[in-house]
Amino acid sequence: MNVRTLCLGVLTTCEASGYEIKKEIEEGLFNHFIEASYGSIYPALTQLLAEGLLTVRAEEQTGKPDKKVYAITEAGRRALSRTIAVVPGKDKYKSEFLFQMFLQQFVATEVILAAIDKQLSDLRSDLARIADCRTSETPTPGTKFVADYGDAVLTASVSCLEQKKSELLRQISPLAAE
Amino acid sequence: MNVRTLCLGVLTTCEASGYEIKKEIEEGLFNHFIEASYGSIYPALTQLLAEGLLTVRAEEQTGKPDKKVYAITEAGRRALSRTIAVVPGKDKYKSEFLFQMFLQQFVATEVILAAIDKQLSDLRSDLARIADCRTSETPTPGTKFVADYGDAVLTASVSCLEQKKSELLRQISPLAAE
DNA sequence: TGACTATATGCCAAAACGATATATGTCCGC
DNA sequence: GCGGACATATATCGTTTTGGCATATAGTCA
Repeated sequence: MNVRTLCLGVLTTCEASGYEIKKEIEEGLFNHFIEASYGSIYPALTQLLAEGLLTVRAEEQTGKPDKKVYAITEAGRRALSRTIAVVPGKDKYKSEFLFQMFLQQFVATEVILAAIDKQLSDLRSDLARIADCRTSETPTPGTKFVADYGDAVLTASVSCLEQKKSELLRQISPLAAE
Repeated sequence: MNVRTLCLGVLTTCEASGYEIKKEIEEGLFNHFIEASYGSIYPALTQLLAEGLLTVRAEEQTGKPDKKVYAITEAGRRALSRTIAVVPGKDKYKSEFLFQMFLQQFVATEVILAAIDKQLSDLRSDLARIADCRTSETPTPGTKFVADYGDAVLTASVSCLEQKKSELLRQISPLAAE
């Protein structure tokens, strides 16, 4: 899926500037399964605007630069519908963490433990964000689906890691497992 | 993590050509958390070779083009150790499937069900691959860790999706849930 | 005051993707 | 027995995406 489709999708929930789209991706439910940088969002918006799938409205702001607020058009909604009507491609998961764990024989145990702790805190902050979104975002079937799926996956990851961690601690210091 | 590090990591397990590295990523345990294309693997190998982190050996083959078999050097092993000794960055997960589920109000129910079935079959084939690797690959602490983690995550995804699917089926046809 | 964060857009080099080209052998079905 | 699909093997190339930097203003915190 390209960034163009992503922008259209975000703009179905509300009007937004490029900056706000990025924020939405970082802080909203999207965070769990979407990533995009400014370097791809702004060009995508310009392109979509030229194709008539979006409209802009300049919003004056005291102090800050003018905000360009984008809104999806009817044509945009139709284009989005066409795009998401096809059965999607396979999920992509990239994990430096698992790569490191795979090669753990080449790394000191303290580094392994630090990496596990970092992973655990990442997973827990994702879980917390999802919990937040459940209360703050408009509940639609879509948001519930995504939140439930995220919860299931992240919760399983956390309990697996906790178990792995305690195994490791038992190995290096059999009497003082955390 | 860049493709250079990835190649070094794969080459710690065995010597391989660019083609075989790609196969290893597609069919081995790496598949679950790593992706890379030929367009990035071949340039990375050339670069690593020039830096003395790898050696090549041309292997003649009848009919097929000669195979360039790469092997990691001591310098390569040291470089890899340095790279993976730092606590890794956050996991990246991109899912067109969840994007579609998020926007399910704009899509026909049959498409949703087809997408769920496709996702389920993807997840199940990943689980099967992990089970395969458990029996075929050399068991190291790293492979066990990665296989267990993958199992946990994928199993949770499958059961969440199965539940979601039966909910959906009950909604559209209350008496004939699959 | 100096460092940092937030808002807001945009550019650019480097990385990576994904498709295609090329060449050959094998295996399967019709 | 012949065509088509697939596996082996390497490499290129246009396009997309990333991630860092530049720019500008204003508020916060030490």
